[in-house]
Amino acid sequence: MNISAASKAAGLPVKTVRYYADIGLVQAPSRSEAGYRTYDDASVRKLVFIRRSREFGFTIEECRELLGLYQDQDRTSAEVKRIASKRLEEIEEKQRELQSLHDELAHLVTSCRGDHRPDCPIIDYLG
Amino acid sequence: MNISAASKAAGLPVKTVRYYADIGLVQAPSRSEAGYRTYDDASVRKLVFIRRSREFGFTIEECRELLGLYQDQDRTSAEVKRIASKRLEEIEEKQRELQSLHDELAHLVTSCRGDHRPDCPIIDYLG
DNA sequence: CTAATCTCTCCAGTAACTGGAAGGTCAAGA
DNA sequence: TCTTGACCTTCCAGTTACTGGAGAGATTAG
Repeated sequence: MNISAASKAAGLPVKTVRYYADIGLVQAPSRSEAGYRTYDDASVRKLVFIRRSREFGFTIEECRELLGLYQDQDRTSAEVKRIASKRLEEIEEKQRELQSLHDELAHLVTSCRGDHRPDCPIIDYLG
Repeated sequence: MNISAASKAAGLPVKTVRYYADIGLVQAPSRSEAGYRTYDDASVRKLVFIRRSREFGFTIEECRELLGLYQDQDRTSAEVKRIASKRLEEIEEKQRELQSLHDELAHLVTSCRGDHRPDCPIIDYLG
C-alpha cells in the first residue's frame, strides 16, 4: 500500500502520515525500490488509533505513550486509565474556563444595543 | 515608564509587551536616548485592553480589530457587537464539542476497571 | 568603582501540522 | 515510444502567540 492509499484508509492527510513517520510515531514498515513508503494493515491500524486519540485531544506525546500501551500485551488497564483520567480532568478544567468566559461574554453581548451609536458596554468593559 | 513598569502595570510579561510592539499591535510612544521603550498611561491602557481581550480568547488579529474600534470615536456599537457575537458562537461551538468528548471519554474511563489486567475498554475503543 | 539589574536586538524553539518547490517514478493512452 | 498526469520523494518555510537565551550596552545602589 502506498502512502495515499494508507492515508485514505486511516482518514489522515498524506502530509500528516509522512509527518508521523518523520517524528517516529508510526513509521512505514518498508520502502519500495524507488523509495516509496509501503504500508500494511497493521500500520494503518496504528494510524487510525492515532487519529482517534488525537480527536480525543491527546497530545502527540500522549499518543506515543498510548500507542506503546496499545502494542504492549503486558500493559495493565490501570496504566491506560491513568492517562485517560488525566485527559478527562483537563477537559473538565477547560469546560469550567469556557463556561465562565461564555457567561461573561454573553452578558456583555446582551447588554450591548448593537446600533449605530458608539456607546458600547463591551468596549467599556475591555478598556 | 520603562518596559518593566509598563508590563507590571498591564499585567503582561516584558517579552510579550516587546512582542506586541514588534507586530505593531501596541508600540511604545517613544524611546529614551539609550533606546529604551518609554510607555505612558494611554499605551498601558491599550496593553490592558489587549490582555483582557486575549483572556477572552480573541486572537491577535481580532484584538487588532477591537483595538481599532476602541480607539475610534466614530465606531458604532454594532461593529463591536458583531465581533463579540462571532466569538461567542465559537465558544458555544467549542463547548458542544468538548461536552461530547467529555461524555465519551468519561464513559470509557468509568467502564475501565483500571487494575493489573490488560483488558481495557479504552484501548479497545481507540484501536 | 563595581556588581546587580535593566534594556536592547537577534536567533531559535514550541505544537502539530500545512504548503510549496524541485525533482524522481509509474501507468495509461495516442 | 513518447508524453501526460498522477503520485512519490526530500527539504524548506510558514502558521499562532509567544518564550527562552545569548551577547552587549545602560543605569542604579552601595
